[in-house]
Formats: sequence, C-alpha cells, structure tokens
Amino acid sequence: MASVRQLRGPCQAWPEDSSFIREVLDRIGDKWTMLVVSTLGAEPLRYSDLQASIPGISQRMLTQTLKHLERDGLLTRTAYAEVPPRVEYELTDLGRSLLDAVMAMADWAAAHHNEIASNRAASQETGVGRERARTGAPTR
Amino acid sequence: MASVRQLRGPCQAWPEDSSFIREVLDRIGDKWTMLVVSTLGAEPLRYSDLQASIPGISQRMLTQTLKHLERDGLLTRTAYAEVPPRVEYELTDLGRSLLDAVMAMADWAAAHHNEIASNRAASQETGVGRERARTGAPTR
DNA sequence: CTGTATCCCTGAGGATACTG
DNA sequence: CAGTATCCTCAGGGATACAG
Repeated sequence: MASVRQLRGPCQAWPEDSSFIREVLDRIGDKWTMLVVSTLGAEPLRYSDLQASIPGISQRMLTQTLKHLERDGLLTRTAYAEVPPRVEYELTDLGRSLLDAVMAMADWAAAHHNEIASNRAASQETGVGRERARTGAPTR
Repeated sequence: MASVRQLRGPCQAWPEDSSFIREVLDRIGDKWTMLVVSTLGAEPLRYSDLQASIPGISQRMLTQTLKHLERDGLLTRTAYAEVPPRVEYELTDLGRSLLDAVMAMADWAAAHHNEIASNRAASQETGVGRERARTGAPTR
C-alpha cells in the first residue's frame, strides 16, 4: 500500500484521515501495549516472564493488554496442558511488523532525547511554553 | 546514533531500557500531540486554523499541547503584534524528524488496519481474547 | 483572535483478594 | 502458575465562562 503521505498532497492537512493517527494511538497509545510488544520482540515468553520483564505492570493490566493484542492478531497465546500450567505468548508476523515501526520510534527517542531534554531545560529558564505560574495570592 | 536494536543483541529483551518506549509514549502518547504534529506537518498554521483542522480538540487541550511541544523544541510559536492578534505555529527540524517516525506508524496503520479489523471480528465470533462475558445471574 | 481559569466527570489503571 | 473479580483513586481532559 502507498504511503499515507503519497495519498494526499504535501500541502494539505489530512481532512479527516487523522483517523489513522487516532487508530494507531488507540492501539498502542496506552500505558503498556508497546512495552509488551517490544518485550516479546526477542522471543516468546510466558505470563510470569512477561510480568518479571516489565517492571511495574499489574496482573490486571498484563492480562488485559495480552487479550487485546491477541484479539487484534498481534500475538498468539498457547496454553500447554501441563501439571504446572504454562502459557506462552508469541508475536505474530503482524505483531513483528508493528514492532518494526515501534523500534523506529524508539530510535527517534534515543537519537533526540538529549536534545529534547536540553530544550526543555532551556525553556524552564526562559519561561517559554511554561504553564502560567501562580502569581500573587490565591483567589480564596 | 546507532539503532536501539544494534545497541543490544536480537535475542535479549531490553533490560530496563524500556525507558525509551516510556519516553516516546509520555511525549506523544496523549490524546492530541500526534494529531497536532501531523497537522503542522504540511505548513505553519495559526491557533484558529489548528483548532479548525483538528475536530474535537478543546481550547484547553490545544493550548496545553502546543505549550508542551514548544517546551520540547518541537515547534516554534510566533506572535505577530497586529491589530487582530495572529500567532503562528511551525514545526522545527526536530519536530519534523518526529513527524517522519509518526508517519511510519500511520503507514503501518494504513497497511494493516484491515487485517486487524478482520482479526478482531474473527475473535469476536471465536471468543478468543475476549473479556469474560457475564454468565448467569450477577453476584447480587 | 488567542488564549486563561474553573468546575466536574469519566475511565484508565493500581491494590488486593480469590480461583482453577 | 495463570489468571479473575472488586474496589478505589487520580489525573486527563471536556464544558463553560472570562480576559487581553
């Protein structure tokens, strides 16, 4: 498929096709999805491995995120009927294709986070882009 | 800078460097940032143009998003001291570099949203990855 | 036109306890 | 081990009114 950029000229803001952005945001914009996908990028993992590999994630969120990803066909869930239950999660090809795009974003972050941090620090001093600081006494 | 992938081998989940993912998510994972950036991708726009081009955004959110992007050096704000005030927002080079990565994600969405939609529909019928449906009478 | 200031509500998501 | 079921908090963000 053609690039979104090709679909519409360079000097026209996307009319309502911001839906693409919305769509990708709804899918990966939540707190854990990208993390789970990137963690599974290297190798299939079981539930407990995922929880251990993703510091701070709760059972509730891990389960929910995995379900959503499975629904969308980004990963597969395989349960082995063993004596201590074992369930493995693995990215599908579709999931890996998302991972590529995600890595591009990660690369961007890696390449520019210093620059951004210093910009932010500079704005701090200048007052640029800062939320209006409380001046004077509060209203009440 | 080298790719994140190059930094660590292919068969090792990122130890704690999920921070890259977190970082990019914290910056663009909110509801409007990507939309504003992509809207400014084509050309500089003024406040009212942005609001018109991004259906559903409130003044509050537009202002806040613009401030954050300005703080991080992703766009510039230029106020013209005219009789009806005019303020133009324009992406910086840094902002445009982000846009490239964002477009990659949009391309991914454009290329795969059909596949994902049908996967989701299929799961719907199969019951795969679905939240447990209420069975029987509620607890109370 | 370009924002600020408030109020308020929803829902993402954390903590905890329980189950097959 | 691999989840479910509940409860509850808190902050993102919408609506509205006001200001330079």
